[in-house]
Amino acid sequence: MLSVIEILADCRLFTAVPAKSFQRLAAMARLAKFRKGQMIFRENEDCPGVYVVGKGMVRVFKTGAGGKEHVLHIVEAGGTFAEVAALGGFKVPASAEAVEATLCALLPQPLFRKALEEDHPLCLGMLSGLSLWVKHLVGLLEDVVLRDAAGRIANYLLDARRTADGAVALPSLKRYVASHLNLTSETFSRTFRRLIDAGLISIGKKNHVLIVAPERLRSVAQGILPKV
Amino acid sequence: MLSVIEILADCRLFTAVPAKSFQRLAAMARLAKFRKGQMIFRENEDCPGVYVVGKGMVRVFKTGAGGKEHVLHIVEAGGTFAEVAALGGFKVPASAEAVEATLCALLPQPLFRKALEEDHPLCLGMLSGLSLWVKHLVGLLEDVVLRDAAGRIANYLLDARRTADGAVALPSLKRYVASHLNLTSETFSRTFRRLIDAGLISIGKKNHVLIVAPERLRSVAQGILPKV
DNA sequence: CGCTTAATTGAACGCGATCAAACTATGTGG
DNA sequence: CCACATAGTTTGATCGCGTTCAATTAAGCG
Repeated sequence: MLSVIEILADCRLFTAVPAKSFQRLAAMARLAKFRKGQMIFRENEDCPGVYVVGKGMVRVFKTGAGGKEHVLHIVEAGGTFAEVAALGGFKVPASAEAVEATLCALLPQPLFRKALEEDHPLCLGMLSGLSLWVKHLVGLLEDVVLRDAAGRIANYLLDARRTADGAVALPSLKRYVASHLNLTSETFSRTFRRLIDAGLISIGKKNHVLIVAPERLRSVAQGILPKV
Repeated sequence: MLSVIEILADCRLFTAVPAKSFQRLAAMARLAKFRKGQMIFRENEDCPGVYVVGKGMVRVFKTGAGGKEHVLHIVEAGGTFAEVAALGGFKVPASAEAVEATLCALLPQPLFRKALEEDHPLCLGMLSGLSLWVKHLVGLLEDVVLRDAAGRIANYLLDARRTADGAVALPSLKRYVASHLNLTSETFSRTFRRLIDAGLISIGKKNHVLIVAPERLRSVAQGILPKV
């Protein structure tokens, strides 16, 4: 099983944090384990601290009127969530649920804040980490607002992390991807098929997607629809 | 005319910054003046630094395929923009334009970064400032994704800063508000009228909007449509 | 005033949502 | 091992909100 040190070491948000500060973080961290489908916290609860995912997958989502959900973020190993609420000291603005069996390191809110107040390099590291997160959010907004369904899927595929063989591995459930892109699974499925039929991508084993024509896919992401 | 000190003192982002750090910021700042309609910077340019608005109004927007624009933020006196790019050290992710004659204080990027590296309280203050900005962005996302046109307008009015007499002053051009809410000005106009006809709000002089029925408006923001 | 730019109103269209049904995959117990 | 159950995906048909196109009215500003 992973230790807190291994989990934190693999976390992007802390890459800029020097060794000494890192040890302090490792010392305060405790492990948190979640079953598949388990809720980690709900919107408007007090923030327990910063969660760092070591293994598994977490979806962070907002719930709107009539129970409609929107996935803000799908967090995998190396990612963090609830950092913003922990930093700002407010209630968590969204809910989090373990999509698979998940292991996290939790940096408890009060200790973490104390560390920030005393540790300047840590503070700096968090600042650049946060600014990356803002960049990501602006990208998300851009997606929802300026792109159509095909454009969003194309952009998602181009931005996604690739496996060793250059394919994109979709999260276990496509519906979560769809929600992340603010699409219904129906529209996602249909549009996905259009991209396959147009020869821009192809589907392999186990939800692995091959990008056949990257340039054409890129033009789709910029708003040029593929013919037929 | 406003001095840099007056501008910075009135800025929310720096409220948590102690006096000593504040003076350092004031010392590095220079004034930047923009005519109505003048571009301040364009997407993907190098970040000049942190802009603090002292007077006037700036719209920060993204441009998508086909020239479609989306207003990320309307910045008035006391607000800042380009902070994120300045912190993270990357290119500005959006364009900025002075909507009216505008006076800003500019904290030049290299000096500002240096100050951050040396000044821990400043760093802390910026962290909580940034986390507020993230909160705002998540709110925007929530808006676009989970609310319909009426809900977005209602929510916007409820969240907006009030004048002394409790009214909401819309930015000079309604189209910018519309774009901010990801609506066309046509839809904005129509939906606005529906809210007036339903007796939830009323229009005063000079783009001032009175909120007549706050509770009912709040329920609209939560997705309950006003009858007829 | 007349000229320009913004806001409003009307009519028709289209993208993506919704409802519904068939199909597929993955288990589970007899 | 197969019948059945459960959950997810795909495909089809229809609907509605917001967009788009077009025309009119209102507002700024020389």
